[in-house]
Amino acid sequence: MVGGLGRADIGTEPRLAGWVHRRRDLGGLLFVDLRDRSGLLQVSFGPDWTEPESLAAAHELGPEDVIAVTGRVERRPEANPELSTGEVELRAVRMERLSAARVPAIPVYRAPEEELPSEELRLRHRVLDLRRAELQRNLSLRHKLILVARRYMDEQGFVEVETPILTKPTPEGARDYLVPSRVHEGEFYALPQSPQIYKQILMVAGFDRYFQIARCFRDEDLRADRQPEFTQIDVEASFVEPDDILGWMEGLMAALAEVAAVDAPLPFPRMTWAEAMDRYGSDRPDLRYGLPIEDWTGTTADVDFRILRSAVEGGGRVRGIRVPGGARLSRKEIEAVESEAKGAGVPGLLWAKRTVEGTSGTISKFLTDKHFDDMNAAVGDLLLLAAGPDRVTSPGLAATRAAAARAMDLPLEREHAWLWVTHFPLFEGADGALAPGHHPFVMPHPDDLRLLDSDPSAARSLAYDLVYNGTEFGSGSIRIHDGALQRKVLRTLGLSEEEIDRKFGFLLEALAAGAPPHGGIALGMDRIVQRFVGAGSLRDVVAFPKTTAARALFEGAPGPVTDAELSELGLRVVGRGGAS
RNA sequence: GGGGCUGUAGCUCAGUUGGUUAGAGUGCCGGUCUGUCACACCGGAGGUCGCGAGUUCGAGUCUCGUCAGCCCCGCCA
Repeated sequence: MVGGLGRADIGTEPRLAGWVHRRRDLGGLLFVDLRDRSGLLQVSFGPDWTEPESLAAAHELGPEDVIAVTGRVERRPEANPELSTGEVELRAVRMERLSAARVPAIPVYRAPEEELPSEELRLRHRVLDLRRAELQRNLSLRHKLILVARRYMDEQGFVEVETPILTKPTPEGARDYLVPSRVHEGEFYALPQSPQIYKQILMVAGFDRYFQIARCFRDEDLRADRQPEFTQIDVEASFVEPDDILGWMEGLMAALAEVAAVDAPLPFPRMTWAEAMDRYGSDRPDLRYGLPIEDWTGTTADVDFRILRSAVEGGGRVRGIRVPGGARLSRKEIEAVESEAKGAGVPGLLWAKRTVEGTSGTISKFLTDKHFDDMNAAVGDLLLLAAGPDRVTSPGLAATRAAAARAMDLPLEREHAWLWVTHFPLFEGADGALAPGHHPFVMPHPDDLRLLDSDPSAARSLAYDLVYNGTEFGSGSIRIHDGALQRKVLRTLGLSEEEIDRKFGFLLEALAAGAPPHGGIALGMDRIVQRFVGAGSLRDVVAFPKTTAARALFEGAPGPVTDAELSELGLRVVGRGGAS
């Protein structure tokens, strides 16, 4: 490897191989930056030390040719401080071109300040893009993180068990990727959205501490932080309470964070879902900065402003954010914040500035000094208010909070903000059309079991999320291990007994075999790597990612198949496209 | 499924109100050059302006459609 060479190697005569990164041909002398996974090394060619044939061949080299060089490591007349190997160079005696490269479609070398090629070309020519140091670093760190995760889980007594990739289609949740069965014409396997049910069955089978670096598949539309196939650190354990899982995961994250040089002070703070929604408007608040949401319903009870009054009469609240020093924001900047809030669903944002010249803003003339005082607004502060039901104002204020922090260019209180969010609601949606909060196997909170009959949408669960800087790293729960309770939850979700047996019979069958209390979590490996390396997209931490249209541009997947292949599967294409 | 942005030389980009032969940097090819490190200098080649219609005397530029990439909403138990 070339990247480790330094002063200590002066005088040695290694044979080094790699790619031609860049050439500087001075006519008599010729310099080649030799690249391999470890870095760059300058190789110098000259008539005084290079054999004539090799010297001639060196003048013919092009970028990305693969060469092997024998020579002597020497100190350079003048060191290049920008290179880790910059104090030395390899004086080539003999050079052999192992492989010629056609002129690269996109450059591997990039000048400082030069833009990256378009994402489309980077994906199409992935073999070249992957040669860049940034992607090599990302994938190397990913490897190290997975290695550390395996070692940590093993040390904690967990056993890695592989679960099937060809599984049973799941009725709920994301769209399945389906795989036709040749043997059973007209029937299909599904790729797993997660190993959820398998790992629960492993608990019943007595593998009381399971983990897996598991590939998962979901046929849904993509985002910058979403790929159709992704990797989870999947964990499940028996005879545990939430604290056990949270404790293991804190240890795991500390071990991973150390590899990535990220701070992860233990234990992580915790917050209930209700508090997160109330104070930050989000179930994954970014706690790198403050700007919490305040409840000003009482403070503004005597404010005669129609928007506030009608919101409160309708059962809503008046909530808002005090932005210290925010009075320096211009009307235009405040309107930009408001437009973010509107984008998140609130009809509008009210605002008021308190300055030495007095007050201003859409609601200022309705507010007295006492109102400002009661809301702790000092001179120079800005108040941003939203009124209405929490389900509308929470997302709006979460967007407001983020936009205000950005507009103020707020210094971060901490660079790495870890958080557990606990006590998620068991169900989402209104009564009658309930959906699982996480999935249908989550254990209701013991205090709320009676609510399953009376007011299921108010029931909390033993579910928890791990949040880092506003990104959900993983989510888990204690599961239901009692068949009767599991049936009851499924019924509450609107499934008939017949559907329950058909869709979840194999799980209920397993639970009936003597099931231990159990619970676990799944962490999004790709997102963890993405955040740790600061990549803008998941595509930069996956070797061969898909585009937003779920295409693989390099290898060209998906692709058509022949009529013969289809016919063997008992399939016929009826939509556009069709067989080739 | 919906909204937005982008698409011009191998790559990154500029291109005026619709008007002569579509430019720059870099890369590539040829030449000069013995200490460069974004080498320097001289010369050259290189274009289906994503694709298809339309408006117009005339379209890279305007309109419609379509394809691709990216971002967002829906979706992601």
